[in-house]
Amino acid sequence: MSSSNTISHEIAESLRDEILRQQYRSGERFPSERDLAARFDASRGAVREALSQLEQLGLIRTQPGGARVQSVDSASLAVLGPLLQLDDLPNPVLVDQFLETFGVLTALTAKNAVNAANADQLIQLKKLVVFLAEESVDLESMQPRWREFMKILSEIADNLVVRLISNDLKAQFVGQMMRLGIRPDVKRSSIKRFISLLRVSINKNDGELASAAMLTHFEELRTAMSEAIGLKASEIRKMAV
Amino acid sequence: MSSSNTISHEIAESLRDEILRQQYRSGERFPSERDLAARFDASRGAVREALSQLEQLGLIRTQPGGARVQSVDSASLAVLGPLLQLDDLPNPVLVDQFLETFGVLTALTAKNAVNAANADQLIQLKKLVVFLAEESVDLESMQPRWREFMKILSEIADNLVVRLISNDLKAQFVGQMMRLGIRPDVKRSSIKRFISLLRVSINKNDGELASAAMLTHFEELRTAMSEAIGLKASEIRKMAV
DNA sequence: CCGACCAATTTGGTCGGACCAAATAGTACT
DNA sequence: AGTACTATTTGGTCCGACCAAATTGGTCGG
Repeated sequence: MSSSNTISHEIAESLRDEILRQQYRSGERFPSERDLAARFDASRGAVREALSQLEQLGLIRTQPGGARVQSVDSASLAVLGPLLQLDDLPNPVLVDQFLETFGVLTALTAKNAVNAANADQLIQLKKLVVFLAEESVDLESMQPRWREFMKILSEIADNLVVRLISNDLKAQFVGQMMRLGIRPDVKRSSIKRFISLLRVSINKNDGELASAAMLTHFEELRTAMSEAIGLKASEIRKMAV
Repeated sequence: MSSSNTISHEIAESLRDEILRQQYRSGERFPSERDLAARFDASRGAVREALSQLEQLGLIRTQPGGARVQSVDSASLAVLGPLLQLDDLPNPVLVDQFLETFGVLTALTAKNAVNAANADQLIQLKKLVVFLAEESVDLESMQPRWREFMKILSEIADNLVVRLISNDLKAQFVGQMMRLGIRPDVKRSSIKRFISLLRVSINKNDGELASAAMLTHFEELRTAMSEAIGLKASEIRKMAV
């Protein structure tokens, strides 16, 4: 898979997935470093670096005397990516929760950005929305422009907390959906309406409106994504038969 | 400070803070492992484990030939805690952004929980709100009950994404505010109104109302926290004189 | 038979030295 | 001055060893 070229990373990935697959009960003793070294045919140093990463993810807790597995939902946000690409098809529930959460945060960003933007920035945003409108045939072709738009929005809103969260969420997610060929099919009319709402909100300097537009957009995206994953699932089932 | 008892963690903390304090420019070469080992009078292995943690935080990127520092706002969410306790007083802007973001996520949790709760859970929530009402003199004494309430809420809402984010955010934050003796002073009447709104929303099964109540509560919390930090800052200034 | 106390073992944390391959820096050559 | 090549630096890995803390297992006393 996406295994890094270093042994310690490979070990970390392998163990991480095992934990995420619930192959250890929470609180259970984790195999000793020496055992793991033997199992992966690696040095104890490499294993230790791998365990250090797992500890940083909040998946294990190490102590002299033995490491212990921690509950998955007390882990760090960084496990979300791996959690999504654990199976050949991402867990639809998780995807939905992701979109819901990401939508709320994006709406917040939009609200603050539109409210805080100065004259120049408003002009810039208007331009970008025009570009978006021109390409509003489907979500995929909008991607590059959309990314740019969100980048500017996030710079104007200037909320480091949201940005940090988004870093952890965004990167793996969109890429993986693309990779799997999961393309949510949002109605063209919905997209057009969404874009026009964005335009109006920017023109009026109305952050609340921008926020509301984002929320409904993500709402539509959620249902579309749910359908897309369902479709993909049935495809795979057919392939198997 | 809160240095863990292991050397590698101490080194990691030290280097992490240096990076967060912008003592290295983004993209700049990071000192070599051997140099760091000499500087901290530790073995290269210990340094490597520390660097492994920094890499996991997204603060550096290592390659054969040399490690390089990465921009802070492309890092992982887990840097937020350290970022908050970098100085003797947390950055007020960051605290405000934190509260804003956390408020939105909490509102989302409340909405979904109240909407999704079954009969038993509604009863449980009502009970907890009653407890809260009894202790609604100030935020600090509410803390334990409040924590419990939020825990139940989060279990009912059952959104792993939000929970993971909250893990990374919550733990260090509240504790640190307490430790510093920063106590936001929200008007008692506001608290009472908030609690009563919560009660109504639960009785009516009205998630939107619960969400709105949370949002206004966090809004008040933000202004109160801002004042509290300002107060503490002036105290410290006096001490210095 | 059960619980408390103690010793042996396991296990994580650290160290030092060593080797390899990739990346960089330096140098000589054109 | 630009380029190709070489020497050096640097990260990645391995091995063997030691220490201290935690766990384990057995022993002793009730």
